[in-house]
Amino acid sequence: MSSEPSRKLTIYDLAKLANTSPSTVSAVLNGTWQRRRISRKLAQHILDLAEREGYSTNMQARALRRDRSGILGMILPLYDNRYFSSIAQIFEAEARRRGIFTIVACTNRDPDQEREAARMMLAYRVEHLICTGATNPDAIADLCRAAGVASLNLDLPGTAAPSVISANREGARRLTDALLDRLEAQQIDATRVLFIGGRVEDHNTRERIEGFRQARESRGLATAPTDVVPCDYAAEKAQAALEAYVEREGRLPAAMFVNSTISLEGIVRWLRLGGHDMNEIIMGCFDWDPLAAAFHPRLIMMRQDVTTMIARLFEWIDTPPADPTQCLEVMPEIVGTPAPRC
Amino acid sequence: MSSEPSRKLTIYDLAKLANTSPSTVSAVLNGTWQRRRISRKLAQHILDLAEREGYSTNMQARALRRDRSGILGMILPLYDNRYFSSIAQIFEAEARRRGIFTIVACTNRDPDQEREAARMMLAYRVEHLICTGATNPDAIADLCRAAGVASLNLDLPGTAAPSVISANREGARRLTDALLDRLEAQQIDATRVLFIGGRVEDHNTRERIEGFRQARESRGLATAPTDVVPCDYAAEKAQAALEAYVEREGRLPAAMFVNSTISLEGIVRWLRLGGHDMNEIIMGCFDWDPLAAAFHPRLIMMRQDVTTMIARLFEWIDTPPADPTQCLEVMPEIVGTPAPRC
DNA sequence: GATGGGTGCGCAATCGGTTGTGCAACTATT
DNA sequence: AATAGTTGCACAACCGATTGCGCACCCATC
Repeated sequence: MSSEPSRKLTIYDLAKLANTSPSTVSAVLNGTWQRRRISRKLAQHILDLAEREGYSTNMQARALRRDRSGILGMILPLYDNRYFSSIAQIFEAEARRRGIFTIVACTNRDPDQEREAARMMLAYRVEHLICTGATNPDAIADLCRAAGVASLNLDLPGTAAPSVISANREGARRLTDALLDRLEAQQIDATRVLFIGGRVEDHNTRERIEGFRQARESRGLATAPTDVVPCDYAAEKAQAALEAYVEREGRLPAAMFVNSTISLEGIVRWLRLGGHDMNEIIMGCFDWDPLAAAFHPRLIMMRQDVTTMIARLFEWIDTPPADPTQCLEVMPEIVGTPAPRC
Repeated sequence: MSSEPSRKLTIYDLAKLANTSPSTVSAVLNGTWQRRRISRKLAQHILDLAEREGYSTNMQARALRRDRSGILGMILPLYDNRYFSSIAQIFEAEARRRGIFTIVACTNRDPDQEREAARMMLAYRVEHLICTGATNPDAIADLCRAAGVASLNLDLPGTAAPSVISANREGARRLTDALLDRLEAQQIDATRVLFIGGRVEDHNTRERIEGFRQARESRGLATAPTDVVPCDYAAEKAQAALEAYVEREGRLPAAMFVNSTISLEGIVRWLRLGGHDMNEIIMGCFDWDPLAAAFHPRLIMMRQDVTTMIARLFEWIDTPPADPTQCLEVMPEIVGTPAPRC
């Protein structure tokens, strides 16, 4: 309201305006005035003044003095799929609800960028660092420990900090079961089922492969090495891998376990380009995307329970787990599997 | 490397270790040592020491003293579509390239959340605030001006700060042209073409409607009020709106201009549920999604040129435009329109 | 009238950097 | 040998908040 202030207003300015001291203004503005026995009248006066003059606390100064920044940091591989983008959104919303500020950085699945981002966040003195889907979570946990900052892993587990992840093995087992149920309902031979996408270096992929194997085994089905193709996540890689499989086998797999929506993109493109109908093949995807669901209603998807994962995360932010290497698994939910009909 | 430091290392600690003064350490660590005529030998010694002890500059203290935080803020409606998520990613990448730190907040297309996020960012003393797709960009521009912080609009224009947006009208014209070309090639009557999705309060939607209208008019086609249904972006709204249209008209439109991928989701779902084939109807979408492209190769999409938009944005961050209300339009690109064949 | 307890507020140190200024010590010049 | 210029660094005052401590004043009590 007041005319263009050349410099930003400080508590010293307010103190002058209110004819009182900076320490009093500070106490009023940060809510400790009752404890410091400031009269309600003066407090109200200062609050009105601050409001009218458009005062805004300098968080840098506060953070410096308090030795607490009020900032939570998160590093993330990417924003561009529904899983990671909902992690970012829900994380931010929950932090906002608690009056905490968040900083999120994308690191493109690159260990160097992960380290660099972590270093920056530590320089800004984040109070916790959430390490999501990191290629090398332990390296970051070490950086954090050296800086005296608590860190937590999300999506991919580490050994140096507590982790919240999806129940990948059990989820994969259920997804595979759903695929096999479909095959059975349609009386199709369940031999040629392909697991495609992901990285073997990646804990989640390994667990999902194991779940896939177990689900098949418990129905007496063997899993050949050629049935499992962790060709990385990229759409092009998945596309090429599927092409190679079909060339070798001479025909499409009867069903496919696709390890992410990004791999799904390559698979679908290849099928389309080859003039295939989506319903020629039974598909499951370990990840969820509503657009994909709209285009292909018979696609079975595992939706990871991001809301619960973030909730658990915040519980650990509030009270660190007793065991600092604990790994908590959150069950994902299967979606898009209408009762199997012939 | 050194054993668990109970407190974080400061320049005072390093000064003691190196037997020199804090000001010297500071100069060395922030790169001004040559100007301050610190000997190369001492500088190197201090740098080695800092490296070995794992020193990290306290950015809060630096920001306080320098009165510059080194932070760029951005508010964003959502992360969960490819357009906005790529804005976040490219913005962050470009800022990182310049050694600038970024803070992004999602505000869910809610004016209150937008204001609150802007206030927080100003409290953290961001140096610029980028206001993306804001429902009320001018309110935020006002907050920023009062705080002496430069603000810029992205995606949706405002009148109180410079804006970078897509060339919505011309883009819509081209997309509509592509639809009409397809109709012509397939010798289908071009009367029943539906524009669906978006909000009339929204500048971009209004411009796109105008582009749609102009493209039709230049081919001698009239646009009836019922041909334009800005039913909001949500998938459910689009789904319901399409259903209403079909009920009224007694059949599907021959072609559709879908105003966003989120609306597309509802459209596709409704068509699928109704047992329609995607190729019964010619569709264009003003936004781009690779998964949608994979599922529906004949879908025509406008891909907004986020890279260029962000580049322009940073040019204005470097050197503010002469006219503070300037609005720059960046041409989007049409993708997925293979040469029309019968 | 001295003592005790509560009320209401200000003083000054502090957080960890940054930066204008000053001042020894040394080298070159006349 | 006196003067001038350079080199290399340290002093100390900030930036804007927070917070332990102290002090004046008022009222009640013995």
